[in-house]
Amino acid sequence: MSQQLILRKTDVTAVSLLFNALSNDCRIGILNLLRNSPKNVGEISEALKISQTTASHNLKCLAFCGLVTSQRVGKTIEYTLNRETVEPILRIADKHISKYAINLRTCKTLER
Amino acid sequence: MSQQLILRKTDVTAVSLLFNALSNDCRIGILNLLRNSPKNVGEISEALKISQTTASHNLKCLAFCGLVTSQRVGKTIEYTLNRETVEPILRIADKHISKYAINLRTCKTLER
DNA sequence: CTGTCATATGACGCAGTTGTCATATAAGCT
DNA sequence: AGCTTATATGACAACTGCGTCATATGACAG
Repeated sequence: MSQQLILRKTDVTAVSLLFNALSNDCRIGILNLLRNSPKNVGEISEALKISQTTASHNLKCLAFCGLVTSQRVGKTIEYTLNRETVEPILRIADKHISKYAINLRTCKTLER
Repeated sequence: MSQQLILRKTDVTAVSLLFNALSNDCRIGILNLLRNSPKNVGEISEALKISQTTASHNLKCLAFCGLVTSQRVGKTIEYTLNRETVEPILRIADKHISKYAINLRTCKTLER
């Protein structure tokens, strides 16, 4: 039997919200960075050359969506990737882009 | 060896653009609808109760990102889902939401 | 080759998102 | 306690994305 999974209307919204969290350079950059190892806000903002505030805002968004988790470590707060979701989703995205949408690599906005 | 796949800077942008295409109720609705079978613009706009123009705009976006393909069938144009990418990505999203981000089901905007 | 049906395009205004600034909280140190 | 370091919060302006409107294209029938 071909397993059919159709989203309900509420889920459509939830799914689009989740992808909304992933639809930003800065946030993808953070997730990508955290693939190596957990990092605190200072390390993240330094590595990605973004302000502390920007990092914090976006981390809150990612945490709200369950894509990262946080825990205090002494003076700092460490953010850890939710690998279970992020790893496969980034892999699929990467594969898709190189196979079907190389044009995304050379444009800045979505043509519509 | 743990296979390490870190995105380059250009890819970060491409990935976020791809997810941008997925970060909209209407477009997720279309993709979800097309899981059943290919459909033309009229059928899509009717099924989702959206205007023909809105459907067309969003389909163009989805096609640009390689998430759907189109082909003329007589007078109409039929849109087909790129199952290879969309199916797994929607499954992961659905699983993630029910496991880690049920709050997304009850909110309209991303808290940050 | 003209009319009609199906879809696409482009401009536009509103609404949502983003980064920045100024400021607040919170933990550790002395 | 007060100071310092680390992070979070909230307001705001700029930018972007979205649906809608009016219009254009394109294919088929007669």
